[in-house]
Amino acid sequence: MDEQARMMQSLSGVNLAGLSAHGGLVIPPAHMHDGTDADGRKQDIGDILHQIMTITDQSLDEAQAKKHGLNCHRMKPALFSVLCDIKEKTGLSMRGAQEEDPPDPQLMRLDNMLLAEGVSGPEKGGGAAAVAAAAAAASGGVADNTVEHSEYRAKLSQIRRIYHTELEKYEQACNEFTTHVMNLLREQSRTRPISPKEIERMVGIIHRKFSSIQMQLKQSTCEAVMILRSRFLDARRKRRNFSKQATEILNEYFYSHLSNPYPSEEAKEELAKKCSITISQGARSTFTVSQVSNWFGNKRIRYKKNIGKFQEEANLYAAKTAVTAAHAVAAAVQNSQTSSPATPNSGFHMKDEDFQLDSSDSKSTLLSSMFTGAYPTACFQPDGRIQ
DNA sequence: CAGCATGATTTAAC
DNA sequence: GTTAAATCATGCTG
Repeated sequence: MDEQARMMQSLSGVNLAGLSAHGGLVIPPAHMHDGTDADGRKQDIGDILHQIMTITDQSLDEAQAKKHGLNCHRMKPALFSVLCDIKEKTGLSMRGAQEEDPPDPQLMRLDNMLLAEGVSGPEKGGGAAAVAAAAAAASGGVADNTVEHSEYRAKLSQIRRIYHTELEKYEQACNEFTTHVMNLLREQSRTRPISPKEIERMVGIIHRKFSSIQMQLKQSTCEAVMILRSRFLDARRKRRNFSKQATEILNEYFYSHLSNPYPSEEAKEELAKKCSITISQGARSTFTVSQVSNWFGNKRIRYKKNIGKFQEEANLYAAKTAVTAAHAVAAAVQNSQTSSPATPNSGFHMKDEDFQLDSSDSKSTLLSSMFTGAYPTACFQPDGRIQ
C-alpha cells in the first residue's frame, strides 16, 4: 500500500516551524514563550517524525515495539491532531478532482444490452420473454419454436449462468477486499491520521477497479451473446422451407390470380393467417405478411423467367381451383340463385409493362376452360403478347 | 458432392 | 411504401 509511503512523504516535507504560515496551524503559545524550550520541543517532534518515517525499515517486532512507544508518547495526541489537520487541508485540494464520476456510457450500453438479451435482469420469467422477443426480432418477427430455438435458449441460459456466477465472484472478492482494506485502514488510523473520508475514497477506488473488471466480463458476455445470435437466429443463415400445405395455399392463390398475382395487403394478411394454421413437421408457428410478399416476389420473377418449367404446376393448380370453383357453382345452382361465384376484376395489367394482360378474369377463364377441356396455360407471356 | 430449389436480402426504380 | 431483378445462403435430392 503506497498510500502510507505517500503520506509519509507529504509529512516529511512539512516544516513544523512554518506551519502557522503555511497551513494556518498554530503551535500552542505555551510551548513558544521560551526559545530554548521551543527548540527542545522542535527537536522532540523531529525525533518523533523520524521514528515514524523509519518504522517501515525495521523488522516487524522492532516496529511493533516502536509503534507501541509512539502510541504512548505524551506528544502523540497533539501531533496526531496536527497531522489530521494537515491531511484535512491537503485533502481539500484533491477532493475536487475525485468527485463522483458520471456513469460510463460504454458500461451503460453493455448493461442495456445484457438486460435486453435477458442475460442480466430478472430470472427466467421476464428473461425468457426478452429472449423470445429478441429471437422474434432477429428472425423478422418469426417466433418459431424450432429445435434451434430451444438450443439457442439453452446456450443463452448457459451464458447467463456463467455470467452470474462470475459476477457474484467479483462482487464477493470486491467486498472481501474492501472489508480487508477498511480494517487495515482502521487499524492504521490509530497510528496515522486517516479520516473517514479517506477510507471512503479508498473504497471508491477499489470499487472502480473492480467495476472495470466487471466491465470486461460484461463485454465478453455481450460478445458471446452476439456470436450465439448470429449463429442461431440469423434467419438468412437458417432458412427453412415452408410446409407443403403453406406452399399449396400460396400456389393456389398465385395460379388462380395468374393474371394479376399481386395480393393486396389484406389478401397477404389472409394468406399469412391461413399458412400459419397449417401444421406439419418442422412448420413455423407463424407466417408473416413479409414472408408472403417474399414468396410472391420470388414466385412472380421465377415464373416469368421460365413459364415452361411451371406449366405442369400451373395446370395442376388450375385443375384444383377449377374443381373448387365447380363445387361453388354447383352449390350456387343448387340454391337456385343466379349470382356469379366470383367477382371479375378486369382491365388490370402487370406492374411491368411487358406483361400486359387479357381483360378476362382468371376465374372466369378457369370456368370456361372447364367446359372446353383446356386449362389456362400462361396468362402473361415473357414477350408481352396477350394470350 | 454437384446442381437445383427456395426463402431472404439487397439494389434500384417508381 | 412496393416492386423487379440480382444475388446470397441454405435446403434438398440424386
